[in-house]
Amino acid sequence: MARKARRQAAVTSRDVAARAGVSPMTVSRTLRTPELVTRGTRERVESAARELNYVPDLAAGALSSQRSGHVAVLLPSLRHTGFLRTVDGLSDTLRGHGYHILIGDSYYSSDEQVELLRLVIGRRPEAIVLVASMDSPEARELLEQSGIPLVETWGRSASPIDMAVGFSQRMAGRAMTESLIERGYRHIGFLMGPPHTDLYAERRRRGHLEALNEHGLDSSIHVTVSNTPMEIADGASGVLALRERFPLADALVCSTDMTALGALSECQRRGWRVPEDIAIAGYGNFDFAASLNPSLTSLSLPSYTIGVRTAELLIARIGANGGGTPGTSLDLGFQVIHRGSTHRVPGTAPRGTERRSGSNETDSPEASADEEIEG
Amino acid sequence: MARKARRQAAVTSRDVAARAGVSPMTVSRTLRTPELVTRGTRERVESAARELNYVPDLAAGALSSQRSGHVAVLLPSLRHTGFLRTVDGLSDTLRGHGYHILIGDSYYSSDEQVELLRLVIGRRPEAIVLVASMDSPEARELLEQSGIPLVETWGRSASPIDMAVGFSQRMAGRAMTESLIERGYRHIGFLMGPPHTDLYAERRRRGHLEALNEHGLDSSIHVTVSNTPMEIADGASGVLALRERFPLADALVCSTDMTALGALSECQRRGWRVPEDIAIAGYGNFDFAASLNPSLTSLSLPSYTIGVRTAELLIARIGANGGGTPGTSLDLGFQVIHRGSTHRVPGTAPRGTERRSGSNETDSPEASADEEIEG
DNA sequence: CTGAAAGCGCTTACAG
DNA sequence: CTGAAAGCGCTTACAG
Repeated sequence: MARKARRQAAVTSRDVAARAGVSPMTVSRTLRTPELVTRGTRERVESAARELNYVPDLAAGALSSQRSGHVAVLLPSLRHTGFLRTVDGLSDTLRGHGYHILIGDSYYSSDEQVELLRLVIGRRPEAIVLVASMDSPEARELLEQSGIPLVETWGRSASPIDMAVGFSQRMAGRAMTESLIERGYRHIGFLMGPPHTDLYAERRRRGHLEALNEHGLDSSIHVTVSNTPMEIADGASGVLALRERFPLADALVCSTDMTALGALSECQRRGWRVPEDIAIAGYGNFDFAASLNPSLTSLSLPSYTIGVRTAELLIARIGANGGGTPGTSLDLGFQVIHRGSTHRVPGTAPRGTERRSGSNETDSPEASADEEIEG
Repeated sequence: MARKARRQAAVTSRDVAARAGVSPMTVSRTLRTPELVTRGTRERVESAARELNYVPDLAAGALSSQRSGHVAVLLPSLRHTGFLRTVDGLSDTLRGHGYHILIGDSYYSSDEQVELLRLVIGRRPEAIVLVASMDSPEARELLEQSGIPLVETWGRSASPIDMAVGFSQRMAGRAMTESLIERGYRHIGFLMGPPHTDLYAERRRRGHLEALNEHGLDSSIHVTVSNTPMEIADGASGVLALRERFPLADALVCSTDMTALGALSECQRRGWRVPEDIAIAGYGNFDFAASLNPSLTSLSLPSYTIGVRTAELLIARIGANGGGTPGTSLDLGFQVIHRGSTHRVPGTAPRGTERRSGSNETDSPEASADEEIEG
């Protein structure tokens, strides 16, 4: 018992067949298409399978049927709440159609992208979903060559390999800053990590600058902080740097709700009033945003919906109903949600800002009384 | 092009062999044990493989070698940060030994447990890691019958099926409350969801009650809130209910940092001082705990280490070095981290509380100046 | 150092 | 309604 437990061989369809007194293929048939088998046979096979705790070898099944029955989902990190919600949406929708998903995570460098991709393609998924595209040329070539249906989500790359579902980061950055301008803010800063580590944040910042430039406002208020591990603390040091270097700043857009939280806490510690002394906005509309004090203005993303729509596209494609044609690209929009942390002009009625061109489905349509939503 | 893209057949070792002018098995050999092949052959095979973008079919390989090369990790939900850190620890450690992991998620009901398990066992993993045990008897039987090496983590069940790595929830609950008692709190409440939805919280509450009883303190201060989706808001309503029903309460232990955050924000809104009017403690030592204002006292868990130690156990077992014997059970302990939200008696030197019997490794040993750590 | 044979555990036509 | 044959794409001994 304490010795090396010699790997006990798994029960096979042959074992079940022997016990039920039939051939292995009748076992397969009973389990897959019970309606094609006599009742007596079915019962014998089923009870034999149950007694032996038979679990069919999926690899063998996939090999002979040439259908793996799964969709691979690749994401750079499991740490990102929004990405996980997309996985939920995918999984929930795909499950109902008999597919299950296999998750491949943590690709940051190009090498890791290729390595992960080989592992994933080696399992012959019926489709691949990329959460945040892969930028390595080798990875892209591998994907194209594989001929596996593919959806790139979140990042709407300039040239999607196959299909794409997401929203525009640039428009998101622009919408947030425009709505701050509408509320009367004039010296709006942007806080983010090093541009190359977060391409999405960099795109948002570009939208932010567009908005400022169009209104002829100061676009030099920018704070870059070191990076990730201590994201929240970065928000604290970020707002300190802002107040020191740009005393005129009246608002700060943070690249995530995490850094916004850090900034908010630091303001409280210092006795700076939010939003009176400085307004603060985040991104991602994390769970805690509405519960903070003051509640945090943020950008709500269609995370879950991205998963659902992606799944629908894939089902159409794999099922070959003619849908999900290559080249399809969906823009699901986003929503700016104004809360206490940017409430400069109390009593001001919500006004529409320039809307995203695409759809505007989002995940959190239920806004409480003191929230203003802009799509 | 816009029509159904007929599934293009994948490149096989045969295709590569043909191109390189060798047999398929020489292709296999070149890729797996290049040192057993002449240099010329190797080069021809390698370039043929590269040119064709050959990615070996892992299912076929696993079938014939009877080694799948992967470890399955099952977790109830991807939402739980601590669980994900365990996955990281596992993945980081296993990777170096040539194994990769396959994640199976979202089991809540017994039915889902069995369903997921069949999917997982059907892939013939070389080991299974359960993050939070499965309580369904069918699931347990399936696991036992499969003969696959197994580690149950986090929840140290009374009778582990094979191996176990985790810590005692009961001792954790006890340690937190004892250290509050030492700090002078006398009317300590406990806030959690319905007991059956979070077994771990219920175990912690038991430890909490033990501590109170041993000190002859009031153990009736208890608040149960509805549940999950709105975890943070539950903290807000929870602290309101506490103040209303138990005006004497001077401290509140929340079952997660999320509800503690909600409670903290609500106190701010109401103008109740923390910790002077009411002390608040959480659980899990989430990223934001140290950054809140006041900073949040919490319990730090060995999440990442659980993954690492589990991986080590498995490698020993699978590799058959004689380690990782069945019955092995590791207790990795935890740490109470006191911060501002429970700082009743400033200047009091940290005092040792009853320590966990087992090891006391944790993930966040670096305490800043104003934190007091108790193991 | 390289290859022909056999087989891993299933499923897919095809007979009966 | 059920089964014998062949094969999915690899790898494992075993010859040469």
